[in-house]
Amino acid sequence: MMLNKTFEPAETEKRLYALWESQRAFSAQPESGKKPFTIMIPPPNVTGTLHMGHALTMTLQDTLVRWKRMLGFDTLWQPGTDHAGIATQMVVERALTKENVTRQELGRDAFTKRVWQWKEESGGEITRQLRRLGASLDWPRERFTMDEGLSKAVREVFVTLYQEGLIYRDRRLVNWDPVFRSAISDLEVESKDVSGSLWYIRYPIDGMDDASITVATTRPETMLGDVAVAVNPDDERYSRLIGKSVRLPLTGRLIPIVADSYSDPEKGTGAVKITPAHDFNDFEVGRRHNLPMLSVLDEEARITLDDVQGELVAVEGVAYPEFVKSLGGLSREDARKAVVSELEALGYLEKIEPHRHQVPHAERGGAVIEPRLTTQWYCDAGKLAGPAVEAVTSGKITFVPKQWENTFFAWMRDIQPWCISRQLWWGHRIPAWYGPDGHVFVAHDEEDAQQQAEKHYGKLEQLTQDEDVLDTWFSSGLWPFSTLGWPDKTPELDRYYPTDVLVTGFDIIFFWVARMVMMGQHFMKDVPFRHVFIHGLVRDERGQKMSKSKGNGIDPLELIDAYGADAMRFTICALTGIGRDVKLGRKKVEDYRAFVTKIWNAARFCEMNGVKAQQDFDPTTVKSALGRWIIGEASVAIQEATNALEVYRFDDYALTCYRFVWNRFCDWFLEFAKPVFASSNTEESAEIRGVAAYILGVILRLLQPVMPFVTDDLWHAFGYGPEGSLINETWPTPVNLADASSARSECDQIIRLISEIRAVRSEMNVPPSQMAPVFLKDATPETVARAENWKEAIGRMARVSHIAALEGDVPRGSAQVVVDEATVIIPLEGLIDIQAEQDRLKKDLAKAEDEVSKTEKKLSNENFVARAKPEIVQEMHERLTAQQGECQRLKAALARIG
RNA sequence: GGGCGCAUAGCUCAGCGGUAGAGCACUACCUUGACAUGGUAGGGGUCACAGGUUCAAUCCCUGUUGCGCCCA
Repeated sequence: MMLNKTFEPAETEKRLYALWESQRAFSAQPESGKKPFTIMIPPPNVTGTLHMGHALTMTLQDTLVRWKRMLGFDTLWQPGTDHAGIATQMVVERALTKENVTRQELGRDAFTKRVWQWKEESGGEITRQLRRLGASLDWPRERFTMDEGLSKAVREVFVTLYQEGLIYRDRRLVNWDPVFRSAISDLEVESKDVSGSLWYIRYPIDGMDDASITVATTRPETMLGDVAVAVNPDDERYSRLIGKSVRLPLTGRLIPIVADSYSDPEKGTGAVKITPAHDFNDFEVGRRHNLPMLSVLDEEARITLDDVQGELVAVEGVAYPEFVKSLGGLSREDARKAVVSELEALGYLEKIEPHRHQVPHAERGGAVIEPRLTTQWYCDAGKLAGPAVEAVTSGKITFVPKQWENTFFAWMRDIQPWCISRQLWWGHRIPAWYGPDGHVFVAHDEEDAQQQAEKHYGKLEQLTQDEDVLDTWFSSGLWPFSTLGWPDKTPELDRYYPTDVLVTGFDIIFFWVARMVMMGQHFMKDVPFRHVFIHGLVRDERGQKMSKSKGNGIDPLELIDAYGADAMRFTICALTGIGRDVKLGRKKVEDYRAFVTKIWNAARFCEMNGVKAQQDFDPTTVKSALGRWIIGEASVAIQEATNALEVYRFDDYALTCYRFVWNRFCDWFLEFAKPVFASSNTEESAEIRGVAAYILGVILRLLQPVMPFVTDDLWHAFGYGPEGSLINETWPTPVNLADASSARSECDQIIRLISEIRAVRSEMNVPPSQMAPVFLKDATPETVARAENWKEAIGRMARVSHIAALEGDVPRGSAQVVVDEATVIIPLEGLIDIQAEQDRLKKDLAKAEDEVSKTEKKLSNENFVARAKPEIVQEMHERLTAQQGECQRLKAALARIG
């Protein structure tokens, strides 16, 4: 068999992935008796398609899993997707719109069926795309948050928390999305700086002719729901007004002036209108002062007058009920215009100032969020937070990098009640049923609820189930144990929980990581994972966040098509430093593809030279310096790569492999091996073939976790094992060679020698085609012997025609260079410019003298000699000796030339 | 306003209390029989600034500036 001239990723990837999957190479082996290693995939949104962020996180996870598998662990990488309540409902609603049907017309059951149908047909896209990455997920165990098993877990958790008093209904302000007409999470709201206006409105004081108090507001339309004016108790301007009432323009209601420190004397006029049903701060003020809460905006953020209609009072010049009634049904924006112009007409608008302020927007959809007073289900996150914080403070969970623990704590310690209900149809329907009188029965199923109701009422009553569904994160929070079969006691749950590491981005610490820790601690009485590895975000080459609107996103599938999955995966690892974002561009992947090509070509070279897998090869028996040297270098690389992966240094892992393969194996070992392969010394060449095969095997195993395709392809081609088998090979271990240092010293010297000769020739502009002899002056017999041994490699790599100890005088017109104790003489009379060579030597000498004086200065400092660590002082002495030697030799060389 | 992070070669980033590194880019040379997706050599840095600790600071501490992110 001959390897193709180039590696063909597309074909190899498809074939190998199918083979792995059919062999169940990714499957956990609960019966194996091996130690388990588990990662839960952060379940992607079922409507999602693969983007660079997925590619990053999944590549890192796959690299860890593949590495641990090679280390002999029983690995479980649990796949699945989440049902993404809002996103999925939107997708299907959009499809319905095209058919001119609304979900309301369709009805809940039919709509839900329709969503399931969509999920079956289109919901698997991202899982297919993950396969393109090479992700070794245990597909037969794939789960979906709406699966029967996971839904059962959700009901179990809801019922239990309800019974424990940790889930309850409450009427308070929520962030309301008037487009989706649902409550949304605080975390899904982002404040945006918006330029608006500050309207100054005069509210007349009741019983004080012509007296008024001016409030400044950004939302004049909500004044219909004002219930008070607040001033700071320390604000002397207003102290005489506290306890009085104002006549609210437009509606004519009398509302009190209250003292509350929320009101900031520095802001606006120092007097603020209080609308508890439409502002979070006002809500708190309202509670403190026991004020009524009047809603004036409905679920679509249109004016509703239900709460205020009964209290409209006609007051000449101040309030006209007809006007207020005309506002009913208007949008926020239209109502604002109408209110402002009416106030102006009535003379209550004092002034308008341009004003920048923060306006809450929905992260998804972008609607302006309306704080709205509704009854929702809440989870008492405060109670669950205690054990979650403890899990981290006690060290049962460790974040990498550690600083993210502070972010986790900051949020956990100031946690708000978690609103878990959503006014959607797609999701886990809340397992609560209501009797005719509104009494609530929370139960695992309707039958159970009926039984409770019968007991409660003493007779059968008609029950209706709560219309709402649960926040998607409620079910995601159970992911680490619900996927393993909980609430049933399964062997998997026993074996794989707690999982080992969670890999994700910082943006999801609150949403998901925090919830999993809370739920895990509460229901499993143990942490869901031991490590949380937080990686950065993917950005484009310029450091901009990738986004659809900017159009700067890169499609990972396109990169895979163009450069192969191995190249993309390797690029991601090489760029993933700790706590840094990953700036990724097409060019980077293209550059690292060259590394894949390099490996391929090195393998081809080996193949051409008869390198084949040798099962019984024992690296400790290798005799040649070259063989022992590269085995030693490989051992260092293995150790470094292992250390790097242990601490999630994917960049160090990738670059260690890169440097070993390219700068050691290819640049030197294979070059040195060329004359050996060509020589007639069959014993030595046989050994080097064995070493090459062994090192290639180490390389393929080292790189399998990050570039699984090309490595397996070569593994098979060289006869190390059948196709698709590398994934289950063992991770390489360093070899202890009895006398590795002599081989290292020899090879390092030859490398130095070749490098110096090359540098001089290049600097002297000697064309490579011009071979030249080399003589060693003042060299030890050992150095001369080494040069003799390596003369073919030296000749080939440094364009040297002949190398030997110098006999007699230095020939005229020679270039000279100092290597260790020897001076290398390259006779190049006529080829080099004597003046240039002199200048070059002078430059080298100046540099060397500079070094000497630096070291001398240091050693002449009494404080240094007395206080520095002895080994450092010793090292300086040795350095000085070497530097002085080099100076002398350079001076001698200069003298000869002059 | 509170918190966090970053600042090292033209770019992207490693690094470390004891002689400043890599990749890319750049320059010159080389189509030598694995690889031009290659090889060889080279230029390029007051390690943001100011103090302090230390025999010694790019590294540790404090402050300043600039940039980014999170929370309010």
